[in-house]
Amino acid sequence: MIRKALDTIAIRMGDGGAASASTIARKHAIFSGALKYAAGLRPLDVHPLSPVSWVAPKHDDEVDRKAVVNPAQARALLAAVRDRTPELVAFFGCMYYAALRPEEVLNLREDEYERPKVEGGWGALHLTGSTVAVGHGWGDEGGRIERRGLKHRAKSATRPVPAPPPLCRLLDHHIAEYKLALDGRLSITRRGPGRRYVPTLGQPIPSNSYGKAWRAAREAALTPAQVRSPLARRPYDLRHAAVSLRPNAGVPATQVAE
DNA sequence: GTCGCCGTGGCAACAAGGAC
DNA sequence: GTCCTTGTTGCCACGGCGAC
Repeated sequence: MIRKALDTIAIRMGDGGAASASTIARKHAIFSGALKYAAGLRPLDVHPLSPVSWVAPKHDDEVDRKAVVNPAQARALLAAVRDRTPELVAFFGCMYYAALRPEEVLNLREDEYERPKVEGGWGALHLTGSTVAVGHGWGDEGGRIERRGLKHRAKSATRPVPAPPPLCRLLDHHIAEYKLALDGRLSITRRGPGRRYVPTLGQPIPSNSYGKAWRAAREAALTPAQVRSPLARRPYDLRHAAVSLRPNAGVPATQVAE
């Protein structure tokens, strides 16, 4: 039965095809954890997986180089976003210019943005947490959103991130142009029925909303061959581009990691 | 002390259907 | 038309542990 279960987690539920190595590994971990919990409660005498030989499939952890945009391509994509969904250009700009994760951009507040000391200079973002969509009933106060600390950091930890001049210009324009959430968050839904501005307490932009805007920008800014390629297929690839650009420009790897 | 493997925890993306 | 909700799949990163 255990072997049948292990075989089952190796296939996709949708089409019966082979699941990716990472998915198999993750499901195996969940399965193992559930059985360990059952063994701890004593319905099971031993952990049923322990006597079964199983080799995790190999998977690589490398970013696909073909997904990484160069600076000119990144600028073209941001310009395409600005033309279609101008309220989202600062959102994507934070990912490219400051290498933020989407959930960090969704949590970014105006008071966490340190403006440049001089005109055209560098500013800084002082990140304090992330905003994650966890599903209705599982979020804060029974909502669908949960506010968490920064990934892989203590709940109260903060992370300073340099904000280059192009990003500061995007943020300055965004703050001047759009209403913010009541707590000062910058990235909230702005389009209700009939494209009217909908004042809200500041619901974060759903992933499929900014995903749709990103696909439209790719169609506009890239060639048909590039659109079919992995190049900047996901917004998160902007973060890969940001982190790749810095070592190429001579910034030490340890500083980039920090 | 270093390195690689592995388990683990968590996030990102996307499609589809429904609500407004 | 836009956003919300849910389910599924893939990606990211850290830490423990053993081999060397």
